[in-house]
Amino acid sequence: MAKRATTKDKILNAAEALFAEHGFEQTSLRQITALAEVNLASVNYHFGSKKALIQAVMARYLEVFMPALDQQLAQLQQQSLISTRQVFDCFREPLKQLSSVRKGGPTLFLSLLGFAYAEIQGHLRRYTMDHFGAVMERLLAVLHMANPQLSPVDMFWRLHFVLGATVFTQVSGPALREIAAADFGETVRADQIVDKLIPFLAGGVDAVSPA
Amino acid sequence: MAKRATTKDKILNAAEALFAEHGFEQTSLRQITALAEVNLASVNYHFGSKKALIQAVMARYLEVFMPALDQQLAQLQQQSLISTRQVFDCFREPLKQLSSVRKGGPTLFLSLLGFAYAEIQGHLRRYTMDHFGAVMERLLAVLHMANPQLSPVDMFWRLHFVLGATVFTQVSGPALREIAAADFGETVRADQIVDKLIPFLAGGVDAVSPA
DNA sequence: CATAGTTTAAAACATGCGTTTTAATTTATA
DNA sequence: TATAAATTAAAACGCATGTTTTAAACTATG
Repeated sequence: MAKRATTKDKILNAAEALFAEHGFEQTSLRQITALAEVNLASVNYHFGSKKALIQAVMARYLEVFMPALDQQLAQLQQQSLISTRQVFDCFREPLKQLSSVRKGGPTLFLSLLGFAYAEIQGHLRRYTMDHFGAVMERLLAVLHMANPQLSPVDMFWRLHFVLGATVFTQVSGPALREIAAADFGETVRADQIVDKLIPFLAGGVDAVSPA
Repeated sequence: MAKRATTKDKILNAAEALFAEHGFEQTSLRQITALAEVNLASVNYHFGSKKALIQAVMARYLEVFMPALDQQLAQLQQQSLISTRQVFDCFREPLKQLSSVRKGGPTLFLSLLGFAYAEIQGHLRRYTMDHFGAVMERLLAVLHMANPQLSPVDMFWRLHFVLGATVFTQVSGPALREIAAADFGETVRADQIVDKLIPFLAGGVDAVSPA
């Protein structure tokens, strides 16, 4: 049956590729429509605005990722003893499953998420909270189970340190991988960065608070 | 003697305030000259370009901060046993000294640095490396002394995780402090975030590597 | 087949940006 | 004080952006 790619899908795919590489603000509608080989005005016809297009691009991934993450967290939540490391490991499987959305999906999604958070777009933050606020709450709950000694406000800050390190690594991932390859002769696949990141994050969250 | 503020200084001060609040790209020359109450063209007359203005704003802080940091690192370098925590504590005093540049200097500088790194501006990266590359090398050397078990490439990645967490915290600092105050009723001064950040960073860098 | 509805196409619009140009004005120098 | 230089002022330039408009082309339906 495979019908030809619709204009709407061509736009989504081109936008996703460019957004993941250069960020949302840095990508113009003209770049997107040129890559998609469609007319400029069709973006506003199909999506209404650039903001709505950004949300549509993110939604394709979030709708797969968030329920999967929620399930992992819920499963972990049933245990009585939880480590921070286990919490972060909950992200591994949902991330891998994004390969079913698209080849290279996990990396693309993390890049998009990085830019989304980096260019603090109010409308995306709102969208995420409206649709997946429950998942975020469960994440905080599980993290608190893993670190009952941390006060809620300290956990709040550390969770944002975690977000910062993660987001930033993804946004500057390609550049950093180039430098690493040049300086250390060690090629690092995009998905391997997560393996290096998770121990760092867990160590940071578990660190003893200062007097 | 105190002569009136020159146009050049009025531009620098206005630019600094706006850059620290909204970032470099998000701040237009028209906003700057409006706040400074000077003519738009005077920016290009005194500085040549927006890029050069950005560098001039950063230079006022870097010229104070970098030598002070270098001195702290050099002092630590003489010890035989060095902890990661000690390395990050080296940033405290140089940061405090920026209060002499301006009231709120430490916070302003960290915000500027955050945006500078976030909006990966090649010209700023080049400027920093050209002028203060030796300091960065010393930092890496001291960090390696504190963590000889970490391979250079692993240290490279962890250092960038550190940068990511730091930068991001500063860029979204005001927003996060608002949320923290609203959700936990705990007001956090901008400079206190560093106190929460440093243990996290040290814990992350010291974390044991995965098999 | 004819026609109503959907989609694509091309062009223009309105806005904001960094920068440049030209002229007026202030400041310093001899 | 007369003159040259430095600075400020006002306007326009050239370009890129997201969005809107108007007309043409396609597609499905009766």
